[in-house]
Amino acid sequence: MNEYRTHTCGELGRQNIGEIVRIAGWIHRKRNLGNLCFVDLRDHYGITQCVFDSASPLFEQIQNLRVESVVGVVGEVILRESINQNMKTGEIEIKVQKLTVHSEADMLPFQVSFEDDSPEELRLKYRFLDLRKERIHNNIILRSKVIKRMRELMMEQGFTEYQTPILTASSPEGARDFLVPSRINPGKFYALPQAPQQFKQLLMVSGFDKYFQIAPCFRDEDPRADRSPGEFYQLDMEMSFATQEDVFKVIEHTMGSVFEEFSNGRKVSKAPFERIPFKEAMLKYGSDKPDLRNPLVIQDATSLFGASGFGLYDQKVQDGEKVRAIVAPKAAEKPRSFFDKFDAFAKESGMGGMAYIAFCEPAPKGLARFFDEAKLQEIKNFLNISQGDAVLFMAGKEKVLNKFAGLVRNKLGHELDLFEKDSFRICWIVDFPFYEENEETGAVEFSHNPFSMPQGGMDALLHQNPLDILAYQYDMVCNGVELASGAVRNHKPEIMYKAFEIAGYGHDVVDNKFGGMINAFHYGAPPHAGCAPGVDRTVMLLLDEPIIRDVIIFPLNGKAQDLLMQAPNVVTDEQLKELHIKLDLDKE
RNA sequence: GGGGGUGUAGCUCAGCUGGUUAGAGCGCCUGCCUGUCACGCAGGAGGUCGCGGGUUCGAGCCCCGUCACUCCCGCCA
Repeated sequence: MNEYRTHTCGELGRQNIGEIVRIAGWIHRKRNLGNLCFVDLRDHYGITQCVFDSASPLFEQIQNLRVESVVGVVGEVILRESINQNMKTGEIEIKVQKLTVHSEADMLPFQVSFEDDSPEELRLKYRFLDLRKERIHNNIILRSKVIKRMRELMMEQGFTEYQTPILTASSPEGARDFLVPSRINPGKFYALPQAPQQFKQLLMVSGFDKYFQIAPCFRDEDPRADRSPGEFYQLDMEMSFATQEDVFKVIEHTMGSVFEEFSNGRKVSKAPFERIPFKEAMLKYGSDKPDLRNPLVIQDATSLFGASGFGLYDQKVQDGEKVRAIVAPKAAEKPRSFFDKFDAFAKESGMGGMAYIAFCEPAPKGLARFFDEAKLQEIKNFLNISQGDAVLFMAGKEKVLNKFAGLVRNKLGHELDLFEKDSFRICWIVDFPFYEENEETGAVEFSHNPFSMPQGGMDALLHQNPLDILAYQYDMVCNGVELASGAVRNHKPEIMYKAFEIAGYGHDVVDNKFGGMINAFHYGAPPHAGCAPGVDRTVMLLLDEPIIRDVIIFPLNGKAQDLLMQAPNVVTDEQLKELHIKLDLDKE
């Protein structure tokens, strides 16, 4: 190839024996046997063993080099005396004739040649070392392959990639914006896009028909294990003259193929993915991002109570509260402590407690003592319980109860080890409510973003109870992770104004907040719809990585700091002056 | 903004009920070793027990405060 190398560290084999080759890389490990020294040389492509003999003048030189130093070697490819079956290049080694030291390594803050569980703070400070590790290195490579495939699949379906601005206006997405002061416009700020939302809609108005972009998005919110601090990437897409189903088809093909191709033998839901209305999801799974690997389902057991004989629940139901039930298959023989644990969990979670019936032999246990034979049979039939099953009951106000039942469903699924292994269960959550009630003020608010089209259009806004209106708004969920979100957009100004009016905002607010877009809608806007799957989360799921930062090359830490580059940082007074900015820091 | 967890050698961690000189593995340094592949063997260096205060005859351990990191809630499509 060139003066540094004729081959990489991952390609030499039996077929190269006898050749004089030149390779270069990092010293991965050294094994010094006294009169013989083995050096594993590593680069991006693999590892090749090099041998130094004590007769060689290079012997002392190699011994003095620490691991992770970068060297080049020239030597003959020879057959190994003892072959290593576990290595791709394990049949050969290089008998080194010449050694060039490109760069010596100091003592390392942590080991590169194996996983050593060093704290993230250290790993991020020395991210360049961390990225040399096999696992992280491979994560990043897979990420790149996934993105390449996403691009191909979108282009194959007639989509074109367009770049939208990074310096833009603060937008009403809901999250906090990252702001950038403008030097040329004193006192004014750009915002980094939380998503290219308005731009992609403007592209539709501009007639581009099918847009996509691997788009960086910025949100100034606190991170989580599955939420990258500060910035993340989305496969952002939008299409004109399209329905919800059209968007589903495109995304099902793209994401379905990506999961299929990179699943590594794991099972993947087949398109079309199951569509679950929001309301049904909240009841059956207690969540709008259900993990369908868990076979347990929450049932509405409210109608069983009211005059059942179990006074506590009867009273609650009479007061308008609801009862939920989860059937735990074959759990009747679980010890008392098993059910007590859930009762304790309920109390911890601020729910009153949790009741159960275990349908075991010779007689059912738990709540059963409140009921006669007929009532027990009614419960079994209504909830579809088999002899040998147990059922958990919980009661409360609907919204809180749903959420709690979701937690119980999750916990119970894990306790009973019911989760399907090695599979990706993907579904769409559809028919999100357009508005929701603010629990404190009682006011009507947008429940997702205000760009989506209300189902029923203007007619619905005019004649339906706002809280009953559904939106053409959908999420894609995989294994309990929200993977994508999208909507059929509202492209009609009059419906937009009306929608905002119901939420308590006047024309001026709409014009102010997204004047650019609403103005465009007055000059001929096509109906359009779109979606935006998260790239980082997709890669995270495929790699089964619990921490999103491990699929990002240079992630910020939990405090949104870059420990390697030391961002954010203080700037000079000159810089601030130029930007017309005076700091007013709290002195506490 | 709130709650939980963690903090002991360069790294991972142990350290009993508060009691002599704070330990192990990896790494580092020195020596021995010609077929290793997480090489092996012997020896050595390396510690403000996060920081500050308190209780005590005595604190790595108990108490108070504080800082850092991390997870969760809030927030966030």
